[in-house]
Formats: sequence, C-alpha cells, structure tokens
Amino acid sequence: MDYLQGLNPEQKAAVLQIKGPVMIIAGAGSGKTRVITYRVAHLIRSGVDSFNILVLTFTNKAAREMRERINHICGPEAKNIWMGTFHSVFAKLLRVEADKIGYPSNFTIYDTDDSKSVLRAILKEMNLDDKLYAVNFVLNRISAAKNNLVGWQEYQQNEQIQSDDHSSGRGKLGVIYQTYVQRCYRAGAMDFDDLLFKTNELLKLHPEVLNKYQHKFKYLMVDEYQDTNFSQYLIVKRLAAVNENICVVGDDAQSIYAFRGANIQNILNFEKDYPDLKIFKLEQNYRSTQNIVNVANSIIANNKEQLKKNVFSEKETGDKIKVMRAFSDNEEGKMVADTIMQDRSTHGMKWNDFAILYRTNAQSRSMEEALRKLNIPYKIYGGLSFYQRKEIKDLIAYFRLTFNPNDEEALKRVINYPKRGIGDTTVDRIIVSADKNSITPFEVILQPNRYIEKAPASLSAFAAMIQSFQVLAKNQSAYEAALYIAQHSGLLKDLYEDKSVEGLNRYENIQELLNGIKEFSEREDIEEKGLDVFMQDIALLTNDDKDKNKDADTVSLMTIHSSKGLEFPQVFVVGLEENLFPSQMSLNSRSDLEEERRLFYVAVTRAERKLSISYATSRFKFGTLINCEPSRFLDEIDAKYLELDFSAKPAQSSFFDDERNAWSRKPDTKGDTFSKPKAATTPPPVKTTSILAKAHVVSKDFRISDTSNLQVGMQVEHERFGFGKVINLEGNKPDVKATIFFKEIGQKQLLLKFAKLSIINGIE
DNA sequence: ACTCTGCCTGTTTTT
DNA sequence: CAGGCAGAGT
Repeated sequence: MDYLQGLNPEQKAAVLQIKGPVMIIAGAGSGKTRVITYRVAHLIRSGVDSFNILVLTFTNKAAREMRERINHICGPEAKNIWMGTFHSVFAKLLRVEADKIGYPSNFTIYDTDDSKSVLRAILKEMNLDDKLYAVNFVLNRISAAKNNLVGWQEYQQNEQIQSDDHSSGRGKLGVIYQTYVQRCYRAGAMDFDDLLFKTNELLKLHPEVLNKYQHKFKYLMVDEYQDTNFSQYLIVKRLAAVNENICVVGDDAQSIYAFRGANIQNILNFEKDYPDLKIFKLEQNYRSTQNIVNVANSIIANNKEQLKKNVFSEKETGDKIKVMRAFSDNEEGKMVADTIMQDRSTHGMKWNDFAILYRTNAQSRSMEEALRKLNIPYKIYGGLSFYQRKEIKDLIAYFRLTFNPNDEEALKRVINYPKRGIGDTTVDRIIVSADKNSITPFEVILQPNRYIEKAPASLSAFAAMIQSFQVLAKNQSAYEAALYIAQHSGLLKDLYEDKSVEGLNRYENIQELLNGIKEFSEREDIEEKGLDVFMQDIALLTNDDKDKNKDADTVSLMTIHSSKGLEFPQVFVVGLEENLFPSQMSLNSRSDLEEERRLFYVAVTRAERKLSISYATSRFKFGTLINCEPSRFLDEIDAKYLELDFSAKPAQSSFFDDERNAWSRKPDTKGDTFSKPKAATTPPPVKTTSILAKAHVVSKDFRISDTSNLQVGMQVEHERFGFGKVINLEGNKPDVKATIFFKEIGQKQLLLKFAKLSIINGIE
C-alpha cells in the first residue's frame, strides 16, 4: 500500500472509500489526477476485477496517462480497464450492440464538418433562407436537443420548443432535425452527439443490454464531472443504478463547457440522486504559489453560483502577477516572446516551462510570429487537427467508403476527387434518384443506367473500384490495404504531381498517415489489425493523440479550453480585453459571463510559479484594426497581487497617476496620442484594381464571327482581351483550341466553341 | 465538366 | 484575413 504514502488525509480518505456513491470536489492543483489514479489502483489491490471498472475521462490523453500510471502500480491488469472519453468508450460499446438499434457495427462517425455538410444539403433542398437558418445555428440547435435527449419526435411535439421556433420564424427546425436524423441513419452514420444519444436509447430500450453493462461495470469513475451534459449524466446514472459504486470527481469552479451542453447542475445536484453520498473536498493546492492561488480566488469570488470551498497553497508567496500592456496584438506577442527569451536565460529555464494561453485560436498567429522572429521553438496544441486536413480527410473518406459504402458524406467527398468526370449535375441526379427510390446513393451507382439519365461510364468504374477496395481490405493488413487504396484511387498520384509547397506538404502528410497505419499494423498488443479497426475511432482522435515527439523542448501555445488539466512553471494569459475575454457572446447573460470568469480561473491556475497577464489596446479583427478596452476581469483582481508593466510606453508615465486603475481608464480619456493607435486613423486601404477593371472596350463594329474557318495569323478581337493574333490552332471538330496572342494581355488559349471572337481580317 | 474571380460573411471555446 | 459560394468564362 505504499501508494498511499504521500497523500494528505483527505486525499487518502477519498482513495480508500471504494464502496457506494462518492463525490470528490477537487480544487485546482489539488492532486486530483493522483487521487483518481490511486483510487483505481486501490480498487484493483482490494480485489476488484479490473474488467469491472469503467473510468470516464475528459480527453483520450488523460486516459492514456492514467492507464500508464496504474500500470506502474498494478501491472498489466491496467489493460483490462475500460477507460477513455465518453465518446470513445460508448462508440466502442455501440459497435458491439449496434444491431439492436438498427445500425451496422461499422457505422461511420460524422465529424462536425460532415454534419454541417449534411445540413447544408438539406437546407438547400428545402429552399430555406440561409440567414435565418444558418448552418451553425441549426446544428447547435439539434446538438442541444440531442444532448438533452430530445429526439426529433419530441422536438416536434413539444409545445414550448415549437412556439419558440415559430416566434423566431424558424418553424421548420423540427422538420430539418427529422430529415437530418434520417439522412444520418440512411448513411449508417452517427454524429458526436449520437454516440451519447444512441447509447441512452440502447440502454433505455434494451433492459437486457443495460443489465449486462450494469454488471460489467461494477465500479464507475467520472473525471471532470462538472463538464458532463444531461445525456452523459443519464448514461452514468443508468449504469450505476444497480451497484451504486459511482465516484465523480470535479470542480464546479472549472466548469467551462456549458456551450456544448455541459450542465453544472450535474455536480451541484449530485447529492440529490445519492442521499448517502460521501463527499470529499480537496482544498490544498500543490501546484501554484500563494500569490497565484490568491489571485485565482479573488477572481472566482465574483461568481455567485458555486460550491463553498477554500483553496489554499502552502508554497512560497512567489512573485507578483505581472500585467503587461501592449498597443497592438503584434506588440503583445513581442513582449511575451521577449520575456520568455529573457527569463529563460536568467533563470535557466527550458522552453518547455512556458505556456501561452489565449481565448480564441485566431490569437495564436501574432504569438507565433513573434516567437518565430526570435527563433523560439513552439508547438500549437489544438487548432486544426491532423485528421482535419483536407488531404487526410480525402484518403480517410476512401477508407470510410470502403467499409461503409452508404456513407454519403464520404461519397460526395471523393466521387470526383481525383477528377474522373463526375460533376455536380451527376451527383445531384444520383442523390435525387436515391431519395426517390428509397435506396442509398451507392446502390444507384452500382446500377447507374437503371436509375439515372446520362450516367457517365466512369460511374461504374468508380463503383467497381470501391468494391475492389472492399475485397482487398478484408484480406490484407491495414497498411497494405491503405497503401493500395491511396495508390489506386489516384489520390497519391494527384498529390505527387502537385509540385507547389502546399502540394508537397500534403503529399508528406499522406505519407505520415500511411506510416501511422503501418505502425498500427505492426503493433503486437492488439489482435485485430485490419484497416477497419484502425478506422474505428479515428473521428474521435485529436492531434495530441498522435503526437510523436511530445518530449520536444518547445513553448506551448493553446486555447484556455485545451489547457484544462495541464500545468506549467510560467504561464502567459494574453488578450485580456473586453469583447475578447470575456467574449462578446457572453455579455448578455450572467451565467455566460460567469463561465468566462471560470475560464479565466482555469487559465490562471495553470501556472506553477510565474504568471503574466497581458492585453493590447488595439488588435486586428477580420483584417481591420480595432481599438480594445482592457477586460473587466483585470479590475476584479485585488491590486495588491499585481505588478504593472507598462514599459511598452515609457514616455507617458505621468498619465498613470492612479496606477491601480490605469487599465480601466477609457482609452481616450485624456486624448493621449497613445489611446488612439495611429494605424486606426490610416485611410482605408485602396481597393486593388484587378486586371479586368480596365478591360478592353470593344469596338463599335464588334460582332461575333463564325470561327470555323479561322486561320493561323488572322487578327481577331475579343470582348475582354482586346485585339490579338492567332498563333496556333490544335484539336479537331468542335473542340478546336486556338492560341492567341493578345496585345494587352499576352498569350491565351481559347476553345473556339466558347470564345466570342470577331475576326478583324486576314493577315496583317 | 471544370476553373477562376469577386463578393460575402463570420470569430468563442471542442468531443 | 480566409473559406465558401455563386456566376461567368473556358
């Protein structure tokens, strides 16, 4: 039981309480991960079968790390524990039970792009105003419904929802929802929310299945419980109903995912569901200096709704928190980069010790530029994941189609990529015909001539190709199949022929994916190594799940959301400006604003030893410079913990007689030159005149000539290109191509059947 | 069938 | 600034 050494009494008590419902309220930096890890280890050491344990974490990475640590204590037993995110765990479960709810076990998981694409198609078909029915809005609405377990039937029947929709002029949402669900079903696809929604459906409609898993998962643990939504809450509640060995861990002060349906009430009301609940509070912060903890506490104190707790640190007082002001986002980047450069050399730190946290992904750019200028190595976490790159999605779409030919989004993606002469018109015909005949688009393609007009021959070739992939994928290893598909789809060749820098990059990315699959094929710890297995939860992976050199010494850049659970010796929180942080979207409701404040709390508590906060007085947004006001959050911090650094503007120090509130002053209070960044007064950029703007003005007697007898050497006039001379003719019949040298524009190739030319006359 | 251009709009955060 | 999209040109 040596693992119990080094735990404080409260932590230890939480670890030892393995029976019955348990809630652990874990303040920031209070050793939460340790407690969970040790608690699982303790379960196993106490004789609980590792097959009977389910641990739900917030990220796959967290699960992986935890498994490693448990493995360290308990050995290979750790492998048997079901551990992962809600989405990945229940995707796995659904693949086993899919037939019970009418899905194939190789169902596709639609990512957000796929979902949007489906919706776009539906909205277009229904001819709806795309302002009123903005794709993002509609998807959010459907997502919210699913997360609250409101199916399309209930959605259409619920009077409250219907009257809301009608009064906002969006009465069609219910029908859109229905169509969307039916489309996904037809495609054998589930979106992210379905993974939870369908799990609930499965457990509700099939008592025998519920029973099976209730007895399998005798012990449940849920990390980051404050960020669960209703759908997740109910899954957990259902699974735990028999044994009630349920342990949830969380911190209401760190609830930052309400926007995707998380319900903070899940943790606040947990006690109501389990009256004999044991509650443990972890309040000692082992991560940060007292100053940092105090600042965090002073921030969160502004929130009304929270569980009472007293987070404290017994580490050294530490440096004060530095507040930096910059005049622009670029300068902000420069100040951060300079500080990193300096602190690294004076304190002998590593790049690894630094993290830059921001509210929105767009802010990474100015930081990157500044770091690059000083040759500081950095790594951006989150953002566009590897699996979201176009070329990767293209290849994966072929894989998807191979295992699930009904996957309509995959089909649309690759049916004409690389180009094989199947245009939009044909694709539309396929979809319409599929609808009409109640079959899937792929079935149409299998017999094109039976279902559609003017089916190009390439359609059958395409279907045959996919079928050949299917045969192959059954018999070959993941790598062999993947390579074959990459080659024979023509995708590899297409990318290889693109010699641009991006093209090269894309080609390398494909190679990287293939290498990853190769590694997978060679793994010895898993038995099933087909491409289908590799594919199973690829939609659920994020890029840090495939990061190979995570030990590289680099500065970390990420959004505050993705920094949750991490810690760094020195942290920069940037962009503390009104309308950015707190976000503009959050200013209308108290609860949204409180969530932003919790987000700030999360950001601040990532820091172990040093914390810097910065803001800029102007910043580029949508390509134009705007003025910014300092964030209200700055005013909420007790000034005694702060140290101001306005060095960016040394000359005007007299302006700041009252330093305590210097940043909260309106930028133009004193007409300081500074408050009005000069760039803001720069005249609007001159509209670039395109070549076409000074297009040729046609002559009075311009009339389109019959060009069937056009000869090399003839003088012609073109509506836009002006006067020119025919220098070559090639091709035959209707597709004659002319090369013409135009005086103003230069050489052009024109297809005569399209080009509107006026023959001026014979040879000069 | 494909390609190019110019206009428009949008920015929170993610599994 | 960037990605998506309609419309025109090839």
